[in-house]
Amino acid sequence: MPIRPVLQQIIAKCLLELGVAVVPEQVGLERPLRPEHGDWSTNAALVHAGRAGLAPRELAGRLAELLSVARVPHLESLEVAGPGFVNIHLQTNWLHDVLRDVVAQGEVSYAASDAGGGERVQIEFVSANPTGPLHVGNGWWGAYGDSLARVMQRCGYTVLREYYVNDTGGQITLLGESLLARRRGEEPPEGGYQGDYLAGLADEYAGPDEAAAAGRWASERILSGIVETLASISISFDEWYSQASVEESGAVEETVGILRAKGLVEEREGALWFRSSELGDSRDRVLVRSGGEPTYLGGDLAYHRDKFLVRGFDRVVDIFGADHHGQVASLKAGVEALGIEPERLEVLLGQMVSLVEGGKTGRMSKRAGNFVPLDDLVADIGPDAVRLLALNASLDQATNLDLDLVREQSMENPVYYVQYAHARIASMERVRREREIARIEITGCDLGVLKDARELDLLRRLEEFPDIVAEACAERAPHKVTAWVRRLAGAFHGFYHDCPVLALSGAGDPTSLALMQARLWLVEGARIGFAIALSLIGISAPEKM
RNA sequence: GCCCUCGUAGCUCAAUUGGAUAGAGCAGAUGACUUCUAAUCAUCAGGCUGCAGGUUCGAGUCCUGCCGAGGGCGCCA
Repeated sequence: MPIRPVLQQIIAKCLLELGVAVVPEQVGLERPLRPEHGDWSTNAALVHAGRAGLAPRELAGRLAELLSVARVPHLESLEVAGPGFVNIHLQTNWLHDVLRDVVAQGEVSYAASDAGGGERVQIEFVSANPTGPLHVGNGWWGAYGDSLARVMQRCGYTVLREYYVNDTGGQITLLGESLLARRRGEEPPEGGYQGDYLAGLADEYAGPDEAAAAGRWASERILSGIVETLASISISFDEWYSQASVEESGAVEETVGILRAKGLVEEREGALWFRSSELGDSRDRVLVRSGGEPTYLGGDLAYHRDKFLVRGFDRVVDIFGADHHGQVASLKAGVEALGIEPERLEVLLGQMVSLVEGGKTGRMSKRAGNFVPLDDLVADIGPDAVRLLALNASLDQATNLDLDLVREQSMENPVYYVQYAHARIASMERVRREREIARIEITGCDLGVLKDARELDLLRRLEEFPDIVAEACAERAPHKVTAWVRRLAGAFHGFYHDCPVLALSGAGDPTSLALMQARLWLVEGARIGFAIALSLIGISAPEKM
């Protein structure tokens, strides 16, 4: 049983006695950064001083008095500090309970929750046009989306990962024209695709000399390459949804019909317009061109109608690059117009990833062919390093990736720091078996002997993990798991260095044996933490390095 | 011009969504392997959180205005 909700409940009850009504979940309770501020600290007195009609420090004093007789588990001491914090110091055995909890729940259940309550969520990400190989930016947001899916699954959501395949429209025709030009040994048309990847495809293409067919053929080939690239960094999709299929199904007409019935569509200069400016968009948008072809927005609205109203997702998360932020307002307006509560659609924007090479920063363009393929980066530094790098920063952070530096530092990459910790644990386990050292049941193990600062630090990291995962989920911020696992690795390496387990001196005497057993379980607890976190961020957990 | 996002150590990024003295890694300096993996550990150095106001017990975080960077403003996607 985690201690946080227990403390929150007790504090809420004490506040009630002081004339302040709060729900336990809203009691401010945090783990202070500085150890002298205690194991836990509440700012409740600061927040509620006004309502209680008392000065913050006075309210804090009364709160502390009540808490001292409120049967706080493992309570060591209380103090009022600073402007009115109540700091709670616990006896170290509260952390030993944590270890029992970690081991009891194990890899399957520790740091899992049912916060999502089975809500059906669709996460759409990558969705890069199949007109060329994925570039590094696609990999960045791809890793983010994939890890978000894993985190949300662990928090009780039913998640479906989807890639929207833009397999129709002018760009596919343009791709076909570029391919045919290549085959004839000519320059691609104005604004066409220049990348080298087209050369190989042009040699292979044996179909008719018709742009649409050639484009469709090429985009299928390119898409299967994209599937492989994604698989190389452990990203897979449950669904590849074709834009062409949306348009061919008549869904666009149906969607337009709904909007028309609401009086939000009108004809202007031969095209059909969506009066989105009435719903917060900066201007109106065309849904169907004068030539009868739907615009991207027309297809996209039909697609989102399909997500919510046909397939019935409770919630949809779209992860776009920041260069698509211009379409967010129209999409939101459209979704609202279709009668879907706008909060059910979350659009996350990934800031741009710019690459620096040879001291020069460059913008990637698929058409100009000067982008850096994700495949190249994976080949250079390996899939685990790519994922960790991508999941190191928040989506909001525009990243500057210096390729020279990344290659140079690939052996210094933090991924090895984390994986090495896991490998060390695996190695200890091998030695333990070799020496035929049995691990006794944890129920019969005296964990009270874990008193070293290193041991307690490791326990603290494990204790906070469930909250980290819950936060990463609620804030759609899987990079928090990365930050945590790096901290766990730091705590583990420190422990490993200072606290021998199988190499304890004085082997044989009862004190050492008891300590070894307790440390074996601590190591097992750490292993569980690494295994869960590494799988959430999609990085392998090596047994040997 | 209008709109969106961002600005934190030399570099790449964090920071418990408003908490107490802003933290890691890399790069730099110095030290530690006869033990379970040194891909590790320890110590030092590094900051007016772009600038100026405001809100309050308290601001890197919220509000306003500048400055700077990126992105968007198509019957492209």
